[in-house]
Amino acid sequence: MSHYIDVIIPLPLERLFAYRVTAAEADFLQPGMRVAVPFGKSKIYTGIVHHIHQSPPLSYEVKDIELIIDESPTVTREQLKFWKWIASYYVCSVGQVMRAALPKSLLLESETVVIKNTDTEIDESLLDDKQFLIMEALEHRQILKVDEVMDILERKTVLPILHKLLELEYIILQEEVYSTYKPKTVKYIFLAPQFKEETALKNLLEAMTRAPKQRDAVMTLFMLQAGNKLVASKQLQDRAEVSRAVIKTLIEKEILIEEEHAVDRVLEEKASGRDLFELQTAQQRALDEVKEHFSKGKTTLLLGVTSSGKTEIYVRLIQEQLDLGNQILYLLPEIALTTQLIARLKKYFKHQVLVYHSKYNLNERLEVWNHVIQAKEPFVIIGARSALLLPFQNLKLIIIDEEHETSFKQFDPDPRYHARDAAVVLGHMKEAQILLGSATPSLESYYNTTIGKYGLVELKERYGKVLLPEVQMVDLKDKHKRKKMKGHFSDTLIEHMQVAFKNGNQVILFQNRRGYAPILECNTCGNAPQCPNCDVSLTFHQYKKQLRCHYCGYNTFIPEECPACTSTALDTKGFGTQQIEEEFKELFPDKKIARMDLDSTRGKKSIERIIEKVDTGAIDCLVGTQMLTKGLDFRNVSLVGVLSADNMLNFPDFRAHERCFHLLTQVSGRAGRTAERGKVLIQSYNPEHQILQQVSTYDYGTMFKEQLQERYHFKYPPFQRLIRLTFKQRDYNTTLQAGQWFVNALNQIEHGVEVLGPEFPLVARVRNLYQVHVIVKMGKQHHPKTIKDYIRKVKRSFESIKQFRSVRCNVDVDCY
DNA sequence: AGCACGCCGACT
DNA sequence: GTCGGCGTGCTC
Repeated sequence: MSHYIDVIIPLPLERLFAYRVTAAEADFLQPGMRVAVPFGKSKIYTGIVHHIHQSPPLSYEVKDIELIIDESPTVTREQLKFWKWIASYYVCSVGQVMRAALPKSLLLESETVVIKNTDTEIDESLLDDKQFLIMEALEHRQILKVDEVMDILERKTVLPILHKLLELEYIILQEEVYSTYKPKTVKYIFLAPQFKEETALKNLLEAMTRAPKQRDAVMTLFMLQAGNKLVASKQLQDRAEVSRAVIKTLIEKEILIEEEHAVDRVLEEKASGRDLFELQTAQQRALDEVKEHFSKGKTTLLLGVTSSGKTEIYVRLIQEQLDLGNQILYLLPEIALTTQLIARLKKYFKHQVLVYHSKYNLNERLEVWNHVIQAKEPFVIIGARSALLLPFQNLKLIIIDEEHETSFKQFDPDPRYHARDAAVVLGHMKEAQILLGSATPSLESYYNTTIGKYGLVELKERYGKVLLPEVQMVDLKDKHKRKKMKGHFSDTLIEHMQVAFKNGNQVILFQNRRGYAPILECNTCGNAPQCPNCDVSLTFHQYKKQLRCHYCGYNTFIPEECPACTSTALDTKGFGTQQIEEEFKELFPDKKIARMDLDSTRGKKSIERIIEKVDTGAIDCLVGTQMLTKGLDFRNVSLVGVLSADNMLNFPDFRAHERCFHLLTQVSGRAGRTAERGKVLIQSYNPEHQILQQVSTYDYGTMFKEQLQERYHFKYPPFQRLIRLTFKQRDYNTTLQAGQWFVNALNQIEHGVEVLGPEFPLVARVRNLYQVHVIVKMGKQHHPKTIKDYIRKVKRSFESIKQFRSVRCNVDVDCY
């Protein structure tokens, strides 16, 4: 009886692939374990065992696996189930989900490494030329990657040769991953739990009279730990003036406990001090209501105005689950994952906090993965989107903070999943409590509360009853007419800024980048330099003195004269944060300004640096984009100025108004977070616009009703589901034809859904590829699975058409 | 996706 | 004559 395994390969291929294994291997292997398998002519991939079986494939020759990588499963069975749900819902392959889920270091490809087997005598007469070359190379260098072997032999087909050497036991395969895995750690020291109590500690100290050094150590630790501070072993050694040996003895005696943890230095410094706040009555009430909904098994939306203390409520819920020994997932949009927030949570939960997001290095990600799957102790994982794909064992609480944020939706590579929506599904699979939090919930989530699908809990007052800032509109039409503008600043804004500065307060200026990047334009012929690869004007970057394309990164120097008519009358149109910065410097030459946008905050540390400068008062004014709206908690900001709200309103997108409301409300929340009431000034040509009115009166309810009506009227979510297909190719006509073919093919099937397009998006060409969109709209009467299966089917036939071979087709379910 | 195999143009 | 372009079919 032969044994086989079906394996998930991390590629966009629908099928599983079968490999032969020995009886012993079949016995050892479990679903979720990694195996290295040969794939195609010369590649080795990491695959995940899907299942083990005994039915030999009939129509093809089966290969043997190359190597079993794991001792125990890397992926849980529940994860496999969740992966399949994602693949099915978001129309992609399980392999693509695998690729997104596994940290890179668990996904070796031709990274596989061969080393010389020193246990075997080598008989050179048995080797052919090529084999000899390899063995010779291994004499000089300890290890060789499969890729490097290819280089040495100057050929691609290298595995059969390696195979023979393996059979002869001249070489062995080894995993490079494990040899390079070195996490950065610090040892923390804790008092064993039984001595936490005062009398127990007293008794202990009395019993230690004959070991004065140990006694000193324990007492010093007790003092250092006051206020739940983390104490490093080294720190205790220094402070108590004892040797490492003393501490070791105490650990052996089980009086102290030592734990090793990966550290982030920035965090560690800040993670000292504050204890839990007492919940205020409004918060306590909200917490009770949340629990009430949870007890009925309901996903719950917590609508809490900015700085109403939502985090405090999360903290209580997290603590409760930690005490029960469970795992917690706290999802945040990437930009909200600031050290400020992480430090705050580390204060409460210390080493029980694990952070998982893309800016953390590979080793740390791997470490978090292993912690989570081992589940030896309870943890709270704080992370962005991808943290959802960790191998949770006993996940019992999922918090999705800032749930309205559109960045929860993965955009470019498959799987294009929405972390909030997928989290709700995962939560149900795990029977976990699910809490969505926002000051301005998405229409979708709020709608779910109105139909009774979600529970709703509101927190209407700010912590300490601080008043919400006063929002005032500034009519730009009027200001222009009466010549009250200095650049992009109205006199009203300038006056308020002067007052703020006089009172020693700080100011935040907000300029939405979208569609507002400054461009270079010729005053004579109107020509604006275009990107050679994309259908967009190049944006003007003052400080680097260059023109850049935001879509492909193309850049060039600013021309002296117009490339079209050679006129030298070149001017900049539109304004970005850089222009604001320049104008500010002229208006307030003695004040310090800092800029916070994608350009100025490339590095991981640069955001922290800016935040710190604002915190310490080294900066008077912060100007920036989107980034400003999230998770920044500045105590001394009394004024927020929005330079122009119009571009947000006019954006051609069914969510534009909703997004505008979110953005302005969130940015307003940055003002006056402590005692004094803050002020928000919004400059606009349409100050009467209903959305701006709703922002100024904090009227979420009316905004919701009006927007929902529009969504209903124009058949958009939450009433209809949208799937967007994107076709990309170098040729304009082929791309359009591809879209048209797909629309026709979809329409041939009797399904009753609306198929729109093909249509060119605003920017029709990006990186030299034309793109067209096709939108599929389906109502509640349609079974989404059936429609998606149609799409999959049509896509398969599409991909086998010669003419469209080079056309790439993306499917984006619940597109944004 | 990645890669080898295969059939047509500009070059040492 | 060959090198190399990318069209096409396949991966257990």
